[in-house]
Amino acid sequence: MPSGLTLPGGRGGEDGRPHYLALRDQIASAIAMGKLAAGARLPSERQLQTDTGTARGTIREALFQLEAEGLIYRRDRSGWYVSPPAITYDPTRWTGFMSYVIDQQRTPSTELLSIESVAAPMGVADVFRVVPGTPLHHLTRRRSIDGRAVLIERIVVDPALAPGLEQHDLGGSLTRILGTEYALKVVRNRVDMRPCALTTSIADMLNVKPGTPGLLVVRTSFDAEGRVIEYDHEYWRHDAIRVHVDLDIRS
Amino acid sequence: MPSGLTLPGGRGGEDGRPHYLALRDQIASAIAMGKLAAGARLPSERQLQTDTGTARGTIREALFQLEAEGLIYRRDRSGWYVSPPAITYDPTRWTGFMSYVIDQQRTPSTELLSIESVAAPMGVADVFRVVPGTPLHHLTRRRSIDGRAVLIERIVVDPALAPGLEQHDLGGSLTRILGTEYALKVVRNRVDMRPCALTTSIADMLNVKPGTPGLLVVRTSFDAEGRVIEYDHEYWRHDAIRVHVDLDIRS
DNA sequence: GAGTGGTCTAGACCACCTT
DNA sequence: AGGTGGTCTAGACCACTCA
Repeated sequence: MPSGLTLPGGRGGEDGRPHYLALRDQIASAIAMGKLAAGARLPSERQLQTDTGTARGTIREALFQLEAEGLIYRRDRSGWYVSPPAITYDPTRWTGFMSYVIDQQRTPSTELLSIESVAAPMGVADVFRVVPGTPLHHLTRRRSIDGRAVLIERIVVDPALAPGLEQHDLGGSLTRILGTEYALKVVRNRVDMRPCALTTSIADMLNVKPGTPGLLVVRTSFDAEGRVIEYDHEYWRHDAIRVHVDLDIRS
Repeated sequence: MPSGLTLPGGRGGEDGRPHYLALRDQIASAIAMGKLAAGARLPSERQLQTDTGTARGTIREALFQLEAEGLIYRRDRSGWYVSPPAITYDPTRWTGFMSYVIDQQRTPSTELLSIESVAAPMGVADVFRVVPGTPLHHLTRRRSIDGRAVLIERIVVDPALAPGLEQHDLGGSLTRILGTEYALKVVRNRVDMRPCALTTSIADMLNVKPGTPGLLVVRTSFDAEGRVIEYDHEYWRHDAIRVHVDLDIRS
């Protein structure tokens, strides 16, 4: 719905509302009303340009806004798509990614991108209480929901606790392997979360533009002796996750 | 540091790295090295434009990127500033905003923006287990750290549990008032968190641009009888908060 | 009133995805 | 090969903040 003529420069429609917000609202309500289903592709930017009679930059502003809200996402140089629903993550439950995604009627998958032995830098050495330089397992994995990559995780494991870890199938639940193969039982979990932007190396692996908003989840798991079992950085697409915690003092 | 000539259009410096990312890196490292202290103001966009010899749109792209990362923020039509450190929020601890901000050597403040009695819409009525239309207290408050507004909260309280609530000083800890004045003791907390964009009404109260990335925290507190004491939506600036949870199965 | 960011236009070339 | 988004330019007017 073109707004007709608008003065160059200036500030938008007859109502004083910026054009890009008006377009945002149109698309948002199209999504809300189901005219654009989850996973559906939006018209191209140039198409929207001619449809609405506004400049491409303005169109893109509306699109960025919707992306920040988590309503749409882009596939690099392919197009803009409606975001699927987010998955709910509960850091107080010990079940891993694979289980809780299945519990929510979605299809998880995990790819091992790399595993290497890395000399512990200072900060990480502190976490594991080893001397800096001690070799540690570093795994990088990509996890997807319904075929869409949603997070990159970088896990550090002490090979003293899990020798020969690389010989197992690491394309599934690591927690399970550590439990069944190495008898490592997690009794304490420390979790940190904060909004972040996905920097180039992560963004490339997720096939998103660098700077896309994300959520960083840092997880440290301990066993009964207070040893660190897993030290894990998860970089999530911000529109793919929702955190839920339910705590009862009495229990 | 101007990169010299660049072809119009195209894709940036001799290294193939986009200009806006190069500028981002410059500013980011200036912040990291302390050349720009927390709270400091950046040069104006037009100043950066002449300094770097790039178009204003490109400058702004770098700025948006840094904003998404939480490194800088803007004050509407005033300028861009270096973000202060984020506050750590632990949903498993029962202490309120005022206490945990003070614990982190910062200065909190709270303003009551409005309090009104609102007929419960369906969703909210469900939460409180009352019939839709029952009048409930709605408070809107703005909370700041070191004088910078960081969150808007909308709290719903059942007046049946807290009659005459509006006669108390609501510019401080609500949890304390409910505890000491109404003997309401929270034994269970349910917390949901998700990245969001701050929509117009919230953005105006925080004095940020609509669409600024944020974090929504929804908190539901119950007493021993399972009654809902507080139902609270907190809209945070995304660069102001960091969530931390530490859970021990054994305790 | 000078300066700031906010919105907008109308072009351009490029790298990459898709077919 | 054609279309898509990604990057970039060089202007403009506006609403607002600040001194």
